[in-house]
Amino acid sequence: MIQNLTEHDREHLQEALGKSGQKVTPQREAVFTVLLAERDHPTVDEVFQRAREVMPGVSLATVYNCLETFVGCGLVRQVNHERESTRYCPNLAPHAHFRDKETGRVHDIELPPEVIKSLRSILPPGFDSEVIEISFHGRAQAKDSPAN
Amino acid sequence: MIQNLTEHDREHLQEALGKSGQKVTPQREAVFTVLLAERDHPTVDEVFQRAREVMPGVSLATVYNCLETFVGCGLVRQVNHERESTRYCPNLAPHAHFRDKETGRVHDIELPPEVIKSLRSILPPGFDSEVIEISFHGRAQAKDSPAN
DNA sequence: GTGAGATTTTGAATCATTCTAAGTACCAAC
DNA sequence: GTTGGTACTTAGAATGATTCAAAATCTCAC
Ligand SMILES: [Mn+2]
Ligand SMILES: [Mn+2]
Ligand SMILES: [Zn+2]
Ligand SMILES: [Zn+2]
Repeated sequence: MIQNLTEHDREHLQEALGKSGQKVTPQREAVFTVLLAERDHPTVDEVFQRAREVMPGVSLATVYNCLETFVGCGLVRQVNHERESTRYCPNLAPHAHFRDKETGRVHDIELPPEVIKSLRSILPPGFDSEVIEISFHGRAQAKDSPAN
Repeated sequence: MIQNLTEHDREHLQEALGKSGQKVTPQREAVFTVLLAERDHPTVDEVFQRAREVMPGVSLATVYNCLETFVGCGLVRQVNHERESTRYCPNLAPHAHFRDKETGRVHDIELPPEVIKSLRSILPPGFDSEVIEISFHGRAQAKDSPAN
């Protein structure tokens, strides 16, 4: 089931949208709620299916629009793996992604500051990077969803 | 201009294809030659345009086929950035990619073994990664192509 | 030279994403 | 409370990179 937003999350949404002169709408709230409910890096289509459970009339175009808006104001990150459909991640902490070869599931991998520093250090002088993306591909011990 | 393959490169091609039971064909040779001639991470379309200069009748489908074959036998790597067209890279040494925000050009960044190790070390137990992809996005001092 | 299998070619199909144009919601001014 | 402007949403069409299917060509062992 998809819970409502907590007070804190609603403020987070409100503030991030407000900063770029945009408003909280029922659709944006629904899509954001879906993203926070299950942090499993869903594709646009998965977000769309889930959002419809909560708001049956919402359109696919709107889901695309909301997600683009959220990326634009820094609420979520896009996650791309090879040529697969884009996935979305509401985890704002610096982290890498691990895609499980077998299940296709994407896991967050915490990224300690010293590793980020060591990565930056390999850039030759003159190269100035704003974004670093790191993705692993391999097998992950099943271990299933932690809580049930 | 697109040079012919060196003896060494032709053997490399021959051997890698042979290992997976495939043959050197004029088209494969042309596409491989194009990739080695300018190591600028061309898209399929760019490879196609360049290959036609050397072999006017070659088809786009064949370029796709050749590139897929090369990736399959480890002769080249695919390089993906966000949702852009796939690019191809014949540099087999471990390296990261830097995409220049302004020019769109993609540069190779050498990846020292200790940095690879530090990256592997952030994986929790149970995660076993075969492939690590690292890509930077930012500005690179123009500095143009080194040799002319 | 024949035939089997691999490769290439053309053109159609796929499918995630973007675009367009029309419809709604909201709000402030009158 | 009507009007008009603006932001937002919607349905459906368009796009474009990639993949697929089927027919043509090549290669090589026999
Ligand atoms: Mn917060
Ligand atoms: Mn070699
Ligand atoms: Zn994530
Ligand atoms: Zn490269």
